[in-house]
Amino acid sequence: MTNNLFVYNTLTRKKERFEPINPPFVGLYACGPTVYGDAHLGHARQAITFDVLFRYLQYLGYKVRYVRNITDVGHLENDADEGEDKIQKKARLESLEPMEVVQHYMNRYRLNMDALNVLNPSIEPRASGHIIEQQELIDKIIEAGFAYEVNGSVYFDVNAYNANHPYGQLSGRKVEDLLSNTRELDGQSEKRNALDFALWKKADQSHIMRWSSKWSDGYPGWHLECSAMSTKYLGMQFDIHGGGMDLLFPHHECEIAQNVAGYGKPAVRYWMHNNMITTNGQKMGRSLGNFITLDQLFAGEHPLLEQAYSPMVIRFFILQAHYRSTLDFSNDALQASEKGLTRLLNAVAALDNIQPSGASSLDVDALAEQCNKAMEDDINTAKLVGHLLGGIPQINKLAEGRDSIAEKELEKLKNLYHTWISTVLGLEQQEAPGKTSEIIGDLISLILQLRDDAKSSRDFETADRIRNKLTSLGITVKDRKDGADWEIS
RNA sequence: GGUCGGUUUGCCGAGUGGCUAGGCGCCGGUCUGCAAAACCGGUUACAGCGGUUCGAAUCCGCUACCGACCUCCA
Repeated sequence: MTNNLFVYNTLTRKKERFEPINPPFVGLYACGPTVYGDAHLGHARQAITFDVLFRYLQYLGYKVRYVRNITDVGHLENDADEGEDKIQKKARLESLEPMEVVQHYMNRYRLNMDALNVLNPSIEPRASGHIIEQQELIDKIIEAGFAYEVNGSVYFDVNAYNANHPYGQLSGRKVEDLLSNTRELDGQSEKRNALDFALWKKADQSHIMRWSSKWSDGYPGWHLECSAMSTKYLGMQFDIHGGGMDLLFPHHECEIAQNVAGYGKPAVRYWMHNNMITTNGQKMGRSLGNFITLDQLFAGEHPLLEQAYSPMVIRFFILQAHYRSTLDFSNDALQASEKGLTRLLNAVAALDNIQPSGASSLDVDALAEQCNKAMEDDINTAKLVGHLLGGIPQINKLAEGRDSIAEKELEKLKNLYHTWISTVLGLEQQEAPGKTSEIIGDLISLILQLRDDAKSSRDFETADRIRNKLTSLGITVKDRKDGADWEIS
């Protein structure tokens, strides 16, 4: 299988031709969410970026296994309080089972993803379901001499590793620089080196999520899951690993180190990272508290929002920018996207009304070529969308009969738009159900008001015509003393 | 402080040496009882300074400003 796809590899900082290790199969892994809160716009960007990549690779003919993990271990620790009251502590412990929290936010995440028309990954593994695999990897890393145990916890030995392997390659850092800039944090005393990171942590009394191991009752370090699960489902070496840019260091850096230390070689051929969404130029993030959740966007319920934005508008907004650029959130930008998307989808709908006739003045092949080139150049959806929008005046001309197109060309044109917009970009005509029913209600009220006016002026012919037509549509009109009521049967 | 990236027309946002990106907005037009919508057309910018070049938003240097990562974060 051949392609001209070039992707930007964070590891080499260059665009490289995409050549799968084992065509026609492609292994794709992307870091999913940590499910301790609702997904926000940034999660949408990550998911949509790799959803489009997943779709596009399939469009190119590859058999893709897409693994997107759920992090449900490692971030639920509650390590505040020392001298807490016993009763209060117990209450806290009983208030929520951690897996309840996980289930709750995982369900909500999936609902959000469905709304955004993000396809389900092939496999969606959870860290808590792969404790054994993670422990096995720890064993391997210890055996190889790159980890050590202290008081029931196991740490990765960055110094030992860095002696023969470059630690910091992906994020472009040097161990010396990192060392001189690392803050001294509490609880690092067990580590031999400030850069060392936990592979296994011994759970203290208050820690609820714990598993038994040869080292201690404890829980895995959060970098470990991706190494263990990607290896399990995609093999020791696979094609693409994706995630947000903020995961570059330390998460992905540690992942590489774990793979090399435990399995002897790096797993990933191409590292791809999507950039951040910003608000007023600042990164949107949970810890910064400046994020807008997807549910808030869909409902329009947030102080920063002037209106609700449908999931498809969000999707289109994200696709109008290249995934490696920062994208600034604003109402103006989203409203512009909303109008642009409507224009695009209307044009697609208009395609079906075009009758083929005579010769073609439109060069469909040229447009197809432009679209292909845009995507081949590191998944440039912004450019692709530009080309698709650029073809709209031509489509409108045809739809209005101001131009002609041969049948064969018309089929190509329809196919082109449907393929890119629906299949690859995942943009679908979508109605907001709540809003629609609200409008229908208002609409019927208006019609009944007109009927009342007709009755008042003794124009019973019109009044009956309205009632009969409504009845035939399944809407029963019920005349009452003070106006009319209605019911959908 | 270290490392990396960015600064594009009113707003958003593509673009790596010569060729109109695109969307929104705005202006004009078609249509229309009026308006709106829709459609058509117009709207030529690249932080500053210097350099390379026949030619630079695009390459190089300096300056200014912004951001990301360096700690959990898509």
